[in-house]
Amino acid sequence: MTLYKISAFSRLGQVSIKALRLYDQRGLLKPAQVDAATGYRYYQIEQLSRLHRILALKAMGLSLEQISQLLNDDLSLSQMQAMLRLKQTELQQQLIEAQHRLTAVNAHLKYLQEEQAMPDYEVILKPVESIQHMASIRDTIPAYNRVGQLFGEIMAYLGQNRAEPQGYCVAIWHHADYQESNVDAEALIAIPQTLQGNPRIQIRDLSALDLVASVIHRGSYTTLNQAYGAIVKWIEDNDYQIVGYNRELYLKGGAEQENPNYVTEIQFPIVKAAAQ
Amino acid sequence: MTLYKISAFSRLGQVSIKALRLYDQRGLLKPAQVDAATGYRYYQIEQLSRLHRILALKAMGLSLEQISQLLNDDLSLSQMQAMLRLKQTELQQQLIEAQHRLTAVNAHLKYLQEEQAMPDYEVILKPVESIQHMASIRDTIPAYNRVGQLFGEIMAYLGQNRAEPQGYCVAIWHHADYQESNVDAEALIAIPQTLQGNPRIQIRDLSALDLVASVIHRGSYTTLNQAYGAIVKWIEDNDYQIVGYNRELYLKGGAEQENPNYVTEIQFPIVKAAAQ
DNA sequence: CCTTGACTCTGACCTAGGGGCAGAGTGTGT
DNA sequence: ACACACTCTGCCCCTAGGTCAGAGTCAAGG
Repeated sequence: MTLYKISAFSRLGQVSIKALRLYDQRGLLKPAQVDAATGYRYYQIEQLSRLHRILALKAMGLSLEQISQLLNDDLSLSQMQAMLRLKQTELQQQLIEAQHRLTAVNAHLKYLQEEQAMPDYEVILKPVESIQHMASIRDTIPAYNRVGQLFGEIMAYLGQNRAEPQGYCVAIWHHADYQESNVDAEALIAIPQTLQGNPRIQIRDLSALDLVASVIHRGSYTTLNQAYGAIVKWIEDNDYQIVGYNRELYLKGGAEQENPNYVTEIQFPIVKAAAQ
Repeated sequence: MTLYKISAFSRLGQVSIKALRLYDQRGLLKPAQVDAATGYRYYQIEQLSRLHRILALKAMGLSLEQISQLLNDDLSLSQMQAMLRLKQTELQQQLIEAQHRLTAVNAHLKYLQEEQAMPDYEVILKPVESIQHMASIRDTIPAYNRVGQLFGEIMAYLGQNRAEPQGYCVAIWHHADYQESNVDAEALIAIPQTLQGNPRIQIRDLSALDLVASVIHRGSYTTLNQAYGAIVKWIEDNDYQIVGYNRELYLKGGAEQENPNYVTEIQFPIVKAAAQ
């Protein structure tokens, strides 16, 4: 009955000494014998098969905790299957995430290559929550920049009813592409629960979106088209598809005429385009 | 100039408060203002764009450390490209690893499904190092189990020269498939540097292998075929290809006739099969 | 028997990106 | 004045070990 000291066993099993000590501590692989006086660990060659089992499970991405359960509490077949199926979906998720990251890096590299400059806009993905109880006017207006008048109407109505706007203003453009004129626009402002609408001003909720691409634009609205260009290019380069109408959130408005430092967020609802 | 407290800003940016505090500490995103007396952090809406930049870079998998360099030391274009290319290859590596893990899980699930039992053998992948200075006899023998005679010859030679074997015995089968007879077998034992060979016994080094699939078999050699079946099936199920002759390592031999508890490792040199 | 060099032990601290909690202090509305 | 929501710092926790430091041990040679 040959016994191996930890470094010999670690060479046999291609595992670091530290890992063996950890597996001992976690109860995954106890040495065949431990010298009570010195604490030296002694392993038998037969324990290689258990070590192999541990390494095989680890190669599938299971945690030491899970491996410990599998080896010690010897789970039933169905429990084992359940654990593996869980790990399966987890790994699939990881795969998808890694691919997304990779496309994002590739798109960024492509941008740097083409433009020879740092990007002015960073696109991020996020879900957005619904916003309850917003006052809304939807109308066809002659140009995008006339949406201010709709907001003016809502603000006037709020003033009449001595109500304060709750949070920022949102605009929705109800068509997919750029319109020279006759823009189907909707202006929304969150209001207190108590306020009622009228025929012109509807009270409605803004729906949540599972996934939007978002950019932040700083400065005058006249340069907003640059932000639009950037986000649309990003969406294409990263293989997403637009699935709805885009929103503008006026995070910081104001009345400064010269050198305005407005902050505007543009959101496009999207989904990942199906893989080829 | 509206200032936002940390929770308001965290809602705006869809980031946890804890993360904002961390970004402050790491110098990624300092609040516009910090109350010297209370330590309260106050953010401006304009800082959302910097936060967006951070989140976009994080979505590509960059570390906070790297993001900090990018944002603060504003690296040159080529440095940025270098960093991204590094991340690109890293992500590709991660993708491959996740795919391997997934195939392993799928193969395991398939096994459980088909056999309705826990696997008797766990296959692991590893590189093996070369072994220097081994005494070798290669010969054609009538059957696999006659390789013991070759080892006997080597051991006799060692005994004549008063040399101790260094480590375990290895056998190599020099053909790809199962042979009923006329087995081209090689037996090797590591020996001291000083010992010379003779016409029958060659001294040679056992080459290293980049990647082998390995199983540990415990018990009599008569059941070794089960281990072979398991490892070959695993290699197929996991889309690997055998690229050379397999080795048997007799980790624990012995002379017990009844109930032998030998430990044998089987190694197949393999490569990942090309993706479809 | 003693020394020497190679091993081994425990324990503490480190990694990335926060999560969770304790205890103390603050801001705001009624 | 009180209540309640919010914020601060600081500490410990997570994976799967890596990397010391300091102390103890094994085996071989003189």
